[in-house]
Amino acid sequence: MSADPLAVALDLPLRAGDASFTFAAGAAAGVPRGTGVVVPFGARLLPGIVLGPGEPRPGLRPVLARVEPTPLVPAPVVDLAEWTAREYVSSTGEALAVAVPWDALWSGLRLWCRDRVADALSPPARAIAGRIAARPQPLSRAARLFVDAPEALAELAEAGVLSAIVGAPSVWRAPTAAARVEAGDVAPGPGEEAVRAVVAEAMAADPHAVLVVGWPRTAAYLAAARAALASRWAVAALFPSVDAAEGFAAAAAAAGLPVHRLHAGLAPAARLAAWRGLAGMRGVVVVGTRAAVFAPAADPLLLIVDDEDASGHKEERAPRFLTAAVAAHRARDGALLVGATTPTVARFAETQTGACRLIALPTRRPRVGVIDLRRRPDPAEPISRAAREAVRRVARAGGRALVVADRKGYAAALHCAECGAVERCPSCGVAMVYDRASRRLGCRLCGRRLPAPDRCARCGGVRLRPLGAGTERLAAVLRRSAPRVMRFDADAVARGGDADAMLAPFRARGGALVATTYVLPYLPSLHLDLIVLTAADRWLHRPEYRAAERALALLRTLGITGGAQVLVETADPEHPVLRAVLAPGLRTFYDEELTLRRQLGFPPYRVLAAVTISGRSVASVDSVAAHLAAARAAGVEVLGPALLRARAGAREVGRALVVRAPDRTAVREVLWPVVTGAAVPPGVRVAVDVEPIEL
DNA sequence: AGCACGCCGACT
DNA sequence: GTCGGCGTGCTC
Repeated sequence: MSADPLAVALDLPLRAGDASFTFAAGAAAGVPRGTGVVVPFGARLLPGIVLGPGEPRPGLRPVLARVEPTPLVPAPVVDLAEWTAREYVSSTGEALAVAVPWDALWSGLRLWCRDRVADALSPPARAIAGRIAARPQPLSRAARLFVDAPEALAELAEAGVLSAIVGAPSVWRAPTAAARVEAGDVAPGPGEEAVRAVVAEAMAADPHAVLVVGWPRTAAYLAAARAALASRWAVAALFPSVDAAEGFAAAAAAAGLPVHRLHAGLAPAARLAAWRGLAGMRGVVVVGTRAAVFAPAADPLLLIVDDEDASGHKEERAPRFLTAAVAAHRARDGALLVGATTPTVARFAETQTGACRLIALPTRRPRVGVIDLRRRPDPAEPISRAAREAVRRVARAGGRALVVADRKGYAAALHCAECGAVERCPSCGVAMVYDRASRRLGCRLCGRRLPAPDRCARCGGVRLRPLGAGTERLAAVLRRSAPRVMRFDADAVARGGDADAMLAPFRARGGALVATTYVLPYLPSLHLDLIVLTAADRWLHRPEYRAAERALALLRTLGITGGAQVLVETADPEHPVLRAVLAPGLRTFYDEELTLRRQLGFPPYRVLAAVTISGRSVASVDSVAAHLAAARAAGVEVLGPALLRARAGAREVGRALVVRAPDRTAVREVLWPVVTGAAVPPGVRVAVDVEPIEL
């Protein structure tokens, strides 16, 4: 009877077997890769995407219906999603669910019976077909029709009399975020011709990657896009946030480029319409967020990734890809342009090996001064006297001073001055954050809130002191000496609504703005006279292998996009990051950092993957962890397992492991058999994060 | 969306 | 010690 079986991608996690599911061809015999289908799955009917031939196996259920039009997803998009699933150890369906507007694609999906029902069908099959012919049925309703007649499903599938239509309306909704274009950011600089020349070379010959270092970068991106458009290439410009994407989209539209927005801020129907409209297009500029790296425009593309290190470029669900890594793969036959105020150490290394061309934009030098906390007279204060004085002078003179705290709220924790204990969450065991306005403690993990105690939970002591300084405590201290002190962090914006409106009085009248790093995207618009980075040691000494490059990036962003003198409070004035930000060039810092990375076995010399194993049964979780810990492959180490702190009352236990390997292929070779093999018993989940952004 | 299975509480 | 409810996991 039927044609060869088909591999179908469903949006379900990777598990025993394979990255996709296999069905008898049924109604989908001979359809091309990328065709949408409806398949029976348990008692449900699910939409999926045909990948190609599958492995024959007894007992396969048949594809019930094809979705029109065919193919629904262009084959190159399926190729890229399949590659991403393999590299980041997810199912192909999970990757496609991120790569295309998955929910919108299927919204309004209905089973439909177009042809006259064949006389050869059995009475139950004919009855069901008749119901569907009379009125197209959504999948949930159609599934119920087959509950009492399972054999009718196979019959209708083989007969191929059912099809499915996607009924989503193609409605455009204008983006709500008002795009902000910085004055002076768009004007073509003297480097425009140089940028175009280098990008044109990268489009024509290896290496296909270009690193643009400096700020502002908008004009360079526009020049690069023009170089691509001149060859009728498409461009995908990828930004870490909707606001950043909207800002560039406005600038590119104002410059007369054919802009197509494809970002996470669009309503689902609008995003679907935009996605459909891009299929096979050349000579367009797609402006979007991370999933737009899968835009269905025709290859070759110039892929522009702005600020590749920003957390917005890391997908949060499986596959947890990095935008720049997928872009680099897609740019094998195209070109990749990465732009950064401060490049990552890994990207800079590529310019030294010849894997990447380098363009240095004319950029102002950050002005940084150090306040040595070792000899301060007032160690108990959350901000040094010198910094306080500087802020006061600027604010009194009607200028604008920014004070950057390392956290929002009042203080990191309540600390007992007698026994040294810190108040902890009774459920999670982590230190609770102290919010003075409400006199409550909050847990970062579970969100639990408790009234602040009067006595230490451990020793009963009454001298509980705030530890560290958040925006709230800093603002309280500064109000004693400086006029017009305001707070700006995620909490304040959540309460106050529009961030720009909240900043308006500071822009207009000056004063002191106490903020977290949440303020960074707004720096160019603030026209600052002074910036203070309090407690800089927290940034310099974070327990993370990239602490140094992150701290350098923060200092440079403050100095360059903030445009004002930066005062850094530190007890470690000789730290290499402080030397680097004061040095005329960055090369020394990167060379030293690369030497360390090589010695210690960190990226870019090795690839890391974080694996979390969780479940209710301690024995099964431990057995999977032990199985993974024992996995061996050339050049691969498995570190751990470490116990994850369990929440009190939670039934789940967790184990964390880190895989260190020469490349992503080696990571996959170790992890894929573990995740998909028989070693994972029911009830145990394995979550994989290849190239985690923090470790 | 429905069905199997396992854990825990109630009860012959 | 057994029965059965309910919560959790599975479905090519």
